Amino acid sequence: MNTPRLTRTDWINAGLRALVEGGVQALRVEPVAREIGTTKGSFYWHFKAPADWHKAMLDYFEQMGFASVVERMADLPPGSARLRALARIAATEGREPAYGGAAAELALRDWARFNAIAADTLARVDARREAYVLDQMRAADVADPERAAAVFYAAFLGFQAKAASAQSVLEGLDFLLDQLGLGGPDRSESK
Amino acid sequence: MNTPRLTRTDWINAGLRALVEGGVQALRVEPVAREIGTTKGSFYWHFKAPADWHKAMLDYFEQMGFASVVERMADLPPGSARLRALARIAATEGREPAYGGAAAELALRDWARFNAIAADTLARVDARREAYVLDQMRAADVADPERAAAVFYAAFLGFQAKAASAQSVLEGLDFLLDQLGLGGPDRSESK
DNA sequence: AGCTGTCCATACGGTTGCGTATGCTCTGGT
DNA sequence: ACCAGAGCATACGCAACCGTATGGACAGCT
Repeated sequence: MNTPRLTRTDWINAGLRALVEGGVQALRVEPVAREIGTTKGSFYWHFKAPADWHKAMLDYFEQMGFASVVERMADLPPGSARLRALARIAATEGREPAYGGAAAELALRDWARFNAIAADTLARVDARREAYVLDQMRAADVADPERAAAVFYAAFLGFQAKAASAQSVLEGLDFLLDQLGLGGPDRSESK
Repeated sequence: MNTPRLTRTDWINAGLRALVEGGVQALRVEPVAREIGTTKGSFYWHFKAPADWHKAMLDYFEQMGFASVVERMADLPPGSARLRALARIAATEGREPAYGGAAAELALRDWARFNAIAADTLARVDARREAYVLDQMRAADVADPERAAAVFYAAFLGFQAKAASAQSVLEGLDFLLDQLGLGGPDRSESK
């Protein structure tokens, strides 16, 4: 249970945890070092400077923030089935997926307000996600798929921003999909 | 044009500006003092501690964040007219209203993640706004007004979170209102 | 003109974080 | 058993901010 020697990945995970639990202001070398039971001597071995560390964290987030969700829906047919599944994932992902979930996203989104690299990363993630949603809207044959996708994704972000309960997120997004005229292939499961 | 002597209000405004421009980490006494051309000697005269200052800022935000918007729609009939007006305000409010607008809201929302008082303040503002939207949804006779209000407000927050353009916010929210079956009394104006 | 209280500048000690430099301590290879 | 180097602890100088303490400046009253 003890890990005397650390890796870059350990520092990346610890950084994301710090970001979630304390915000941008907690992303400091020495406090995080204390947290993981080491000193900054280790940090400056693995990273040239804090900026390197930040970049590595953002790269990790960029992978997790898109691919990991999309992969889980590969076996569902495009269209309304995937949109309903997205609604359920959005509702339940609040806590602790690999990269930190909704809490991490909020932290990242705040970080992006004053860090150009973080902003670019988030913009790419947002764009890819919205494009994916748009594909599903088109596959589901909704009218005006662009705006439908924009509103769906905005609603997702909004529920995330106010830390709504899983229940209300699911109800809200499902209601929105209903209003868009989508069939509810998974409603039976959502008891 | 010089204001040798300052008031609490000067400090509150400067604090909100710092929050918008630099985030929570910029909410420091000495840097803000420098910004407004004074020293912390002034600060500790007007406030017992930074926490006092923060509380005062939050109180100010709480007033601006709700009343100031609602007042502007007093002369519109309840229902769809007000919802359409809200969409326009949401789209254009991005920059510099009295209390800082969307940028200030994002800053506040992040602050609230680690500050219980800020969290309570924001929760109250969200609740009041959503209740107001709900009233309009009921007046507009939409089916399932609760969920409609939740989705509308979530979409508003989401567009705000990703700093969408005024154009896309307006289109998105108007589209949502269309889908809810609302008439568009103001569409003629939105060229 | 003098007094008083409001408002602020300045100085001080303490804490926390940064970045670098230096050397110790294990581990794996032979 | 030994050595080399990867990985880390520690120490140092520097800078920023906090909170307090103290005294000066200026306005309004008398």
